[in-house]
Amino acid sequence: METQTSHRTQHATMQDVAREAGVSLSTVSYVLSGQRPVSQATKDRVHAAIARLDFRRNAAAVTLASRRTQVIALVYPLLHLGISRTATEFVRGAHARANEMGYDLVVWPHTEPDQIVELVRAGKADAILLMEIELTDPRVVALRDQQIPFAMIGRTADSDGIAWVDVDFAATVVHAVEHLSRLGHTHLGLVNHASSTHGHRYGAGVRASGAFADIVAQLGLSCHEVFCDESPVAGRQALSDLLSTDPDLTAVLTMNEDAAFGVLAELHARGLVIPGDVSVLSVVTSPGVASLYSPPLSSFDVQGAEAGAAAIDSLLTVIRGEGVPPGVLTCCDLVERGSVAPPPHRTHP
Amino acid sequence: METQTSHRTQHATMQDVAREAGVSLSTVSYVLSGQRPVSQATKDRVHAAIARLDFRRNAAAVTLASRRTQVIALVYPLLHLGISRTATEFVRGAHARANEMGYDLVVWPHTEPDQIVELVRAGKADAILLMEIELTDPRVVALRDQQIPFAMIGRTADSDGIAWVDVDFAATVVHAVEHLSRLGHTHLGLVNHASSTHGHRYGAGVRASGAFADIVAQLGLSCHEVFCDESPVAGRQALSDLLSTDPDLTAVLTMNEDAAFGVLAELHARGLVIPGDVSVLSVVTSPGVASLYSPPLSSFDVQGAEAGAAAIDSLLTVIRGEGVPPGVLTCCDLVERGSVAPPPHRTHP
DNA sequence: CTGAAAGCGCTTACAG
DNA sequence: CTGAAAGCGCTTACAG
Repeated sequence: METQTSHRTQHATMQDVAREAGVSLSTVSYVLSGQRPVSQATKDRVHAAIARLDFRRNAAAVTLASRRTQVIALVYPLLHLGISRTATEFVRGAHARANEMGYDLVVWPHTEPDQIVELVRAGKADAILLMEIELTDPRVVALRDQQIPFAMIGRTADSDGIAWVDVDFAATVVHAVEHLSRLGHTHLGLVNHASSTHGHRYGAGVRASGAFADIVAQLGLSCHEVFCDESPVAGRQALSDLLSTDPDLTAVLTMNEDAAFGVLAELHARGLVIPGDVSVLSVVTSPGVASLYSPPLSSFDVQGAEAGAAAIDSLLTVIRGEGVPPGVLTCCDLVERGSVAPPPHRTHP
Repeated sequence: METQTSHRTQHATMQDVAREAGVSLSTVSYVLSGQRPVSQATKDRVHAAIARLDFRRNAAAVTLASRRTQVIALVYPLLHLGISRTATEFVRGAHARANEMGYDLVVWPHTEPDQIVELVRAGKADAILLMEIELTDPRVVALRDQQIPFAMIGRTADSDGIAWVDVDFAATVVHAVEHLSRLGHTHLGLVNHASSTHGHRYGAGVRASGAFADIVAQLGLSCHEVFCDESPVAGRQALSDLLSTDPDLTAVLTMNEDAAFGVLAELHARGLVIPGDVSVLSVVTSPGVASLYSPPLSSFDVQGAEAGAAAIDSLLTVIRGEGVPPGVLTCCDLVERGSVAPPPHRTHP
């Protein structure tokens, strides 16, 4: 007595729902997509049938028929190094906004331009969101050549005609130096990112570097900069280098999350007290991270989630073919956590 | 003179390839899938046509027709906290093996059982790989109820009939304690994970805790354990607590990657030398992480990539309907990095 | 070794 | 406000 329909117990289709609700297949589709008006009575019957049959649309069928995947691929090339909490904030914000707008946000670890282009060409995503942008980025070239919709969190040296959201590293470094200068510090150090990532130059580090040089020259401060790998060990060495270059150092700016742990460790090891002997000010950190240090670091906090959401908004504009919105520069606000004070031997005026 | 075919420049279809190669559509499909033998001459012509037209299969169409997505969803519920390098090793290994086997490995941040079940029910993935398993895990219950193919990296208290790969935390802690004991240490501390995550109990921490209690009792050692949040600040406090509980402490076992930074910071702050005054031995860390500490920590290193690959292998067995393979316990090997030595005031026999 | 055709489960003009 | 039907781009029994 077994029939071919015996495995129908698996999944209800839209056709099953239509039958159950006594309407046509297309009506069920329109109830779900909202693409045309449906009477409330019909809607109710369809939704009841959907609930009764525990139906959900098949993603592949929707994609094939509509020619849209409703997927945004977030490419995070440094996945093998883990994801820092600050970077995660951007991802979290992008993910939330994408979901709000009816998109899935999926993370891929690809590093090669070809792999990234392939995601869209093979119909696995409608568009790409790039992170960890370098000044000259081959991924950007490939995506532009292939006319694939994409946006950047960060920006290349030439970002004309591309959608991007970036943190204003230059302005933030200027504010940070001015803040320390106002407190009376005249001998500063900057612990920056490594000067190269994957052989290209990382935009954030380069822009911070330039702004730092300008502002300290303008204020007539004695300043040194160290380009530092993303690790506590490198951070310890960086602080040692800064102190041997300038023994009168009274304040350190860190814009390297992992290295900052080492900076603090080295200060502790030398018996230097924060902020009594040396002030430490973190630049472009997420609040969660700044609180992790011991002591917690005063910081120009980045609103990563908001920036991530803004990046999705820009990307959706591009996807809709409404043109490329202007780039967005986000600012960071100083949050005091007690690691910054006037320099020790300050002569009061 | 414009025709409807003018937008054909977009993407070549399999039908286009078939025409170009002078074969049927099904032959092109079989060349690509390898599901039935095709003569070398035909293969060559098809591949040439594919190259000429720059063709790639549409993922949605393949999925719809074959009823397989060839996607494995890796659910990493703690994405909002970032991903540690050790966890990343597992992901990397799983990703590489999945690709080898013709699957995409896609990372989702879902925490709710319903969201996870939905991924498979909506046809976005064929199977689920779970990480950060708790002793009693509602996600596992939901997946089992819905008969969805899945595997765990880690394991629940009752893991009968489920595919899993886990690190042998109990054995590793035992080896670590025995190693320290052999060197002459009699007063140990263990900095464990927080005793609860999301309200449930984290398997790794609980199993390590039990093994620790057993082995120190058996060896007659004086030992204390601290359950510690995943942060350097918590780690500093943890070490303080251990030292005030037992001022004679000469060795610390850490199995909390973030807290270990704080443990080292607190030791430095107190002027205690590693390993001269206190030995520090890390348990179940990836080599990359152990080298990040200052000083680098001797560690029982986990082969995360291998474990991730093994988890994919188990999951594929389940997907193929070949039954549930037995669980796999992986061991960790001690790698000396100089942070462990005999205790300071040891009386030589 | 190869082809013709049904069908996967939806969306979306067309038509009323 | 609703329906009937074509079609999205493939896979896979059937058939030879």
